[in-house]
Parts: sequence; C-alpha cells; structure tokens
Amino acid sequence: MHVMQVDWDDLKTVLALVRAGSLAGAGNALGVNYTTVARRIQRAEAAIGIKLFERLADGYRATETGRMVADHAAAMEVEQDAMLRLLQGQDQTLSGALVITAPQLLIGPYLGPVLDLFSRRHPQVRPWVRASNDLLDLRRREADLAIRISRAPGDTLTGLRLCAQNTAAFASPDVARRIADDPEAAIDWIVYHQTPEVPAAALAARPNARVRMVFDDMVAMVGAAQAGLGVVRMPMFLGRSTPGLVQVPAMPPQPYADIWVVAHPDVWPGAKPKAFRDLLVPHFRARWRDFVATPGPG
Amino acid sequence: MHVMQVDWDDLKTVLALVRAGSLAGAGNALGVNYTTVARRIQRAEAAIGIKLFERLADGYRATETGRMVADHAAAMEVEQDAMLRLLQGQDQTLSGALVITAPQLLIGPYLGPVLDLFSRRHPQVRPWVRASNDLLDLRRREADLAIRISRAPGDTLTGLRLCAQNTAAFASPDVARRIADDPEAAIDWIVYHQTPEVPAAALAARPNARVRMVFDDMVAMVGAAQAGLGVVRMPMFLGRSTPGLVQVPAMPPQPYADIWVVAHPDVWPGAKPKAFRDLLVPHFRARWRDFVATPGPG
DNA sequence: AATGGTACATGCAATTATGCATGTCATGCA
DNA sequence: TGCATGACATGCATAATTGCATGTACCATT
Repeated sequence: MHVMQVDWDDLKTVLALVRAGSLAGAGNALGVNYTTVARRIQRAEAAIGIKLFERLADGYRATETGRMVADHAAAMEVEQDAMLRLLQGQDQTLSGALVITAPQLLIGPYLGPVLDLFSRRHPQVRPWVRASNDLLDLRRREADLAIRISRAPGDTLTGLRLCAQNTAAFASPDVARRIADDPEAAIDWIVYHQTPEVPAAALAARPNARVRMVFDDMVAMVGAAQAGLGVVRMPMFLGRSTPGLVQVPAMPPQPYADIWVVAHPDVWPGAKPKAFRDLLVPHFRARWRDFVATPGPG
Repeated sequence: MHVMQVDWDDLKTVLALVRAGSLAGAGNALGVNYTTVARRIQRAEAAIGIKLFERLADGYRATETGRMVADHAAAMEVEQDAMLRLLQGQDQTLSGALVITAPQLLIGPYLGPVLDLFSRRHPQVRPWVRASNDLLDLRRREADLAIRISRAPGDTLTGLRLCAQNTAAFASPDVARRIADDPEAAIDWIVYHQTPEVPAAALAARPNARVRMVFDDMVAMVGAAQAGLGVVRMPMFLGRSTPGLVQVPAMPPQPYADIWVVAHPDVWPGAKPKAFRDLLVPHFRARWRDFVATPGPG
C-alpha cells in the first residue's frame, strides 16, 4: 500500500457530488456520465480508505469526512477559478466562448441585436447566453459578463453603467379601456412575490386598488398582464417592447435601479469581454429613452 | 469550442514540470512515465490555448503563464496537503504507509531496532524511511514523522524531546595513538563545510591544530576519520557506534542540540505515528547515556 | 395494487490514457 | 572527431477509464 494519493479530479468529483446530492446531478455539473461519477467516488474512497458518502435510496449523502474533503476541494476550486480568471483577462484572442448572463426579459429586445452584431463582427467567438434573474457568481466563473439591474456594480466587480430606468404601470388594452372609462373603478394589481403589496405610488394615484394575484416569475407575470388579468408594474423598456401591453395611468412612472454591465476585475480586460462591451454600451446609450419616462436628459 | 476547463491533474503535472525542469524529473515526482507528462502538458496547453513551456534542448522552461498556472496549482497542492494531513490525523487504522525521516547516521544504530520492533508489532504498517539530513517539509507531507536534531520542535510542529546529546572528538586508533604519544603534535581536523574552522573548544584544549580537510557529507566524513585522515567532531552516539573510531582528547565533549521526534499537528494524533512513537520514545529514553559525555543525569 | 419516475449497481463495448520501443537532437568530454 | 549521456518526439500495443444498456430498488401518485 502506497502513500495516500488522490487524483485531484476525483476530489473535484467529490465536491460536485456533495453539492448535487445525486450521481446524475454531479455528472451534469461535471459533463460526464453518472456512472463515471460513481466510479470516481469509489476510486477516491479506495484511495483514502474511508467512506465519503452514504448510499441512500434517494441519492448519496456525504459523511463528515466527505464534507471535509469537499471543503478542501472547494478551496482548490477557488484557486482554479482565480487562475482561469487571470487567463481570461490576459486572453487577447477573439475566438472561443464568451459567457454572458442577463435577465431573461432583457435579452430578447436589447441583447438580441447586440449578440447578432457581435456574432457577425467576431464570428470566431461563441456567445453562450445564460438567461437568469439570479445573480450568477462571477468569482466562480459562472459567467464572464453580466448585465444586471442594480444601483452599483458590486463591491468586488468592475462595471459600466448602461442607462437609468423607470418602472410604470402596464396592462392589456381591455384593462386599459376599463380604467380609462371609469376613474373610480377598482384596480386589480398583479404583483411580484418579493414585494406582494400594491405599490405605494399606485395607492397615491388610484386608492381603490387591490392585489389580485402574486407571481414568482416575471415572464409569467408579463403573460398574465397580456391575458388581461390585471395591471403590472414593470420596467418601461419591458412594457413598451411587449406586444399587447400599453401603459396605464394606475401609477406614475417611478425611479428604478440602473442597468449595468459588470465583470470580475481579472476578466474585465480580456479581448472578448471588451469587444462585446464595445458594441453593447453604444447600443444602450443610443436607446436610453426606451428605459425612462420622459425624453429629457436622464 | 467550450468554456475553458482544465483537468486538475493536468495542473498538478504543470506544477511538477515547473519544479523539475524536465519531463523525466516531473514523471519521477508524479510516479508516471515521462511521455505521460509530455501528453498532459500538451493537453493543458490545448485546453488553455497558451503555451506554458518553451521546449529547450536541456528541458522544458516555463513561460510566464506557465509559472502563473504553477503558482495556482501550488496553492491547490497546499489544500490537498491540508486535507490529507487531517485524514492522516483521524486515521485510527494500523495499516498502510508511515513515512519517517531521520539523519542517515541516526538510522542504523538507533532507528533500525525500533523499525524492526515496530514492523513485528504492526505487520500491516509499511514504514517508509527517508534518510535525509535536510529538513523535509512536513506541511507538504514529505514525511509523517521526523527525527531531528534541534533545540526545539519548530514553531509549527508538535514534538517530543527524545534525549540530550554532546559532541566529542573521534579518530582512528592510529591517529589516536599519535595524539597520545606526542602531546605537542599538531592535530589535523576534518571539519564540516557549514563550520569550516577548528572548533573553538578544540583550540583551547590543543592549540597546535589545523583544518586539514573540509567535507560536505557527514557519511563521507566519518569514512575519512575511519581511514585515519584526521580528527572529526561528531555526536557521541555516532563516534561510539562506529567501528574503527575511538574518542580522542583533542577536544572535551561539548553541548549539542537535542534529539526530537516531530510531526505536523494534524498528523500527530494518527494511530500509526502514535504507535511508532510508543516504541521510539522508550527506546531512546533507555539509551540516553549513549548520547552524552557522562553517565550522570542529563 | 399498479404505474411512472428517479436513483444506483453492474457487465460489456468503446474510447482514452499510458507505457514501451525507437529514433532524433544537443551537449560535454576524451 | 567520436562517443556517451540526457532530453524530447512519435508510433504502436496495452491498460485503464468511460459510456451505454440492462436490471433492481425505492418512493410518490393514481
């Protein structure tokens, strides 16, 4: 029996399985077959001489030793990510993948044209778009560039402000007509689960209002508005660019967080992220009026 | 082309090659064939898209990027070593390898019997002895236990003092006879390269003395003394246990650093290191007189 | 009780990685 | 100049790893 040695990729596999809880989940994360995950775990356990996981009916559960091993593997992953970020930041080629994340509803009308232009300008670069309303972890390289709605780029990220924005009230034409015909009619609001009340600014404008439905998904919420189920407060770019919605006077336009493009400082100088920003920033700067209530200076 | 992914074992291979400077050296360190090292380096360079090494006639030389990658891989290795130390410290089995390092000349007469007993007591444990006068890096797991000559265990290590010791002057019987026959005769010293002068205590006892030869290897130096080339200051246990050497009055016995057994704190509690200490400590405690000048309390 | 879905275990075939053998090149020494 | 040594490159055979297919088990739902 030799001195204890574990393949580093087996440690990575242990980490993936601790995180995922199942062979299939870990295999997806690693890009290998789930039977490969099972065999690597067996190999790691043989090398270490201790069980790292209990095999349960509904998946693998890490033992205390398994969690300890995963903690160290996570620290190794931090080093790998730091290295890869530096490599990306130094990468002056315009070929290979560029991972961009943005909220789903911002991609179609605004990122779409930029991606189209970018792809024509730089055919060797493959944009990989990760639509997500969650903030992906740029330190862990879940994306290279992120378009975010926030008030600042974030303490650890480098960013550029794309434009300011407002929210306003939008509804289907039928709902809009009913509101216009009867200024005293009750307003049915469809609200987002994170702020499940009638907006304060809306109550000031039209007090006779109630929350009719609460949604936890913005796409579905927009669909509900299109279907005439009520009034939705949404960013003005979204209301204006969604067919079947019109702005209604249920709430005056409100200030909202800005739109930013951000990246990890290590990645920011890379040629690919820079090339994408070179097209993105002018595109947004040319269309800032779409995002705010008045066509004056923002 | 996918998002950049590098096998972690390939990163480990990059680190080994930066350290070794040649494919063969790296292969030795990793326990794989040198052609495997070459292919893993090619694989890593393909995955990253940048050359990590220049191929020179006398080996591989890391580029700046190669060194950066190796730095991160070294940090990953620190994590691996911390994990493995914890695993070893928690290991309550008495099977598998135990790596012990000690100065060459201490092994034969003193560790040999302990190793013999230990191996009989615990046949499932395989001692792996690394004879070295250099201090191996216990944090990097170059050894599990170290027998060292020093004044303290070291800031980051856990240790037990085995015994005190003195040095004295030893020579061949012929040289000893010449010294005894003529108290005014010049003394030829053979000295160690780190302190290449006649010992001050020797000059006080016999001022007519000179450095005849300087050695950088203790084993060779002992051999030179046996061959009658001069007087050597050495630990008393060594002089006493080496055939063909006798103590000579060229220098009174001098205080010298103690002998310790040390380990990394994470590894110290493990069953194997503890079992070895359980035999080692009594063995030395029973023979402390071998190491000092007088048979009184040390 | 039956069914569908999810998860894991295992044997076999395919793919990938590795080691060996051979050849080439550069360098230092006699 | 010739030889020995050390280093790397490459093709081929072998060994190891991986993915696929099949089977079993468990749980939730109907």
